[in-house]
Amino acid sequence: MERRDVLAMLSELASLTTLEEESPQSFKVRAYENARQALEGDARNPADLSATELAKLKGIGKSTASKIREFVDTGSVAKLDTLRATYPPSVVELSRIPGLGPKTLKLIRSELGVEDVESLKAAIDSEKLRTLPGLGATSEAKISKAIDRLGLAGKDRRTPIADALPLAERLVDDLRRVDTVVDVAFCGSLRRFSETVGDIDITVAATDGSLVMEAVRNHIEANDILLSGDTKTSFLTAAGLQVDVRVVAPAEFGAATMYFTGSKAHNIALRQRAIDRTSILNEYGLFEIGEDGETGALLASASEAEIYEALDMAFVPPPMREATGEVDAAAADELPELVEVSHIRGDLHYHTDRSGDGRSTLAEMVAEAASKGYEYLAITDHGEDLAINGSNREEMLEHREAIRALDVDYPDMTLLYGCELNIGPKGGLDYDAEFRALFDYTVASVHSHFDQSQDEQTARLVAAIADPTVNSIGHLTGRYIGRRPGIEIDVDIVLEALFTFDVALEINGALQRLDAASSVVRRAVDRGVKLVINTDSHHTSELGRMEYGVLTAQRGWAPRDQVVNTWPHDEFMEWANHRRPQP
DNA sequence: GCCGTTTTCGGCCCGACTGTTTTCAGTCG
Repeated sequence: MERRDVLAMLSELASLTTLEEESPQSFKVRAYENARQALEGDARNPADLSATELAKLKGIGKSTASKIREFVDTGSVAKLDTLRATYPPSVVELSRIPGLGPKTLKLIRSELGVEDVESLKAAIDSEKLRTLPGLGATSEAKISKAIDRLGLAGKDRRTPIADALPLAERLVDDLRRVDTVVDVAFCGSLRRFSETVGDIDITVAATDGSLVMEAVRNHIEANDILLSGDTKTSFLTAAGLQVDVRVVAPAEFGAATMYFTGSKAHNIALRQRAIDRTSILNEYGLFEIGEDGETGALLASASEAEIYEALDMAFVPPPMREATGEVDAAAADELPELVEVSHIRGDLHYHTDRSGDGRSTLAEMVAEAASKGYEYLAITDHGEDLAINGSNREEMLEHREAIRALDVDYPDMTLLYGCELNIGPKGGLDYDAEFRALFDYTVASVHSHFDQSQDEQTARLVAAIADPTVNSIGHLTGRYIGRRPGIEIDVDIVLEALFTFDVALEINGALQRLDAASSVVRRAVDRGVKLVINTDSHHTSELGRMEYGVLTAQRGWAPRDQVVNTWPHDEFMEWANHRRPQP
């Protein structure tokens, strides 16, 4: 039993209970969501915990603890089975239709006998929906339209960050140019750097909101306007991605971005903290509460920093705002000193056109790195086992001479002759041990054989980690977010091996990868595994990915001193060399 | 369903937009 199985069980329990209770605000639903969050914020595998230990976690009580044990011990939960019988998959699918909430769903089931999308379509065609209380012809048409684009824009549809981020940045740039606009920021799960997002949330500070709303409605990307009022417009892009734009007064921008960045659970925790201090927090600011319960004087609103300060807590960086312990830590001023882009002193997974998939020359790539002010740089072109992209021994040795020659031109930056080793199906590596010992630094990665069993994949990685010529493991699972799942591994065993052999775990900044994932990073941080944040650049335009790697690291609570490429040159070199056999 | 130096019972975050309403319910974030 894996932790993700337990988390998935709790998610399903929450969503089916939403239907049962006819409200996503139901306290039971909240309780299941909180329980899930409590487990996410705990490094241990929930399957290894007793009911008593589970109930000790904040947010998990006796009832949910016993359900988790029941699930771990028997593979099912009676309560969940009962809910599944009442809400079969066809009904759950109905609940995914935007605009069709639990109350309406119950109504159409009991009054019209609608049990699936087909029978709902039939009820719409025969104009039966409009006969129900609270529904009319307009609602009927809206739901009909929502069904038509269900595959494109269901409620649980997720978009990979690699698709959403460029679009969000474009929208922000365009809105910045609208008259009376003072500031614009994308918020939501995208700002928290979640690897997939359900929508794009954009907050605009402007003195005239109507101009902004008009600009949004007329934007080239606004394919289908879902709603548009004085302060809020939502639309779908042609690809079916929902974009929500909110406009606020400039003085409220901090409160608004904070509110729309979330997460929902983080916001709830902050609001609770506000209430505990006789104040109220909403998207317009933090306000005093008077004796009479009326909203009183404004305490903070213009910037997020001043609101956190007014709540008497440390500023929480957006990637950490997931209610997995950061609120309590910030209140106690015990947040870790997170790694930041400015701390990075080198890139250690870096290609040139020596690799078949590299597109810039060695000289171009090195010059670009030098412009970042890096102190060291590992050139890690592919080893020979990656048939199309790799280099044989002769080519590698020539490459080494070129790197050594170029190194002379960069007195402030050390160029390392490196390699991206390919981890074979059984954990084998390129060349032989003697030849590999010639490299100054290596990153070993999986590029093929994605369909082996979890045990085989785990063993394969452990074998590579144990090799003394390996400094780091690149893009841990080989996933492409939303497109290819990556290999299945036993994370705990791999982390244990990384720790034991003192090999660094890469956080790959390519948006399609973000691998190791932030959830794995958090566990690695807890286990004391060293981290390295890389761009895996194949072209001079890709060095900016470092920011994405850093945000992923922050999401995993990675402290600066645990990331080896924040270390000063000498300290880093000592670590890089300490287990390498000297040729 | 969870929680507690005011509580083992009575609370539990807050607001925008829409449609079908004459003051509010449902949905969503």
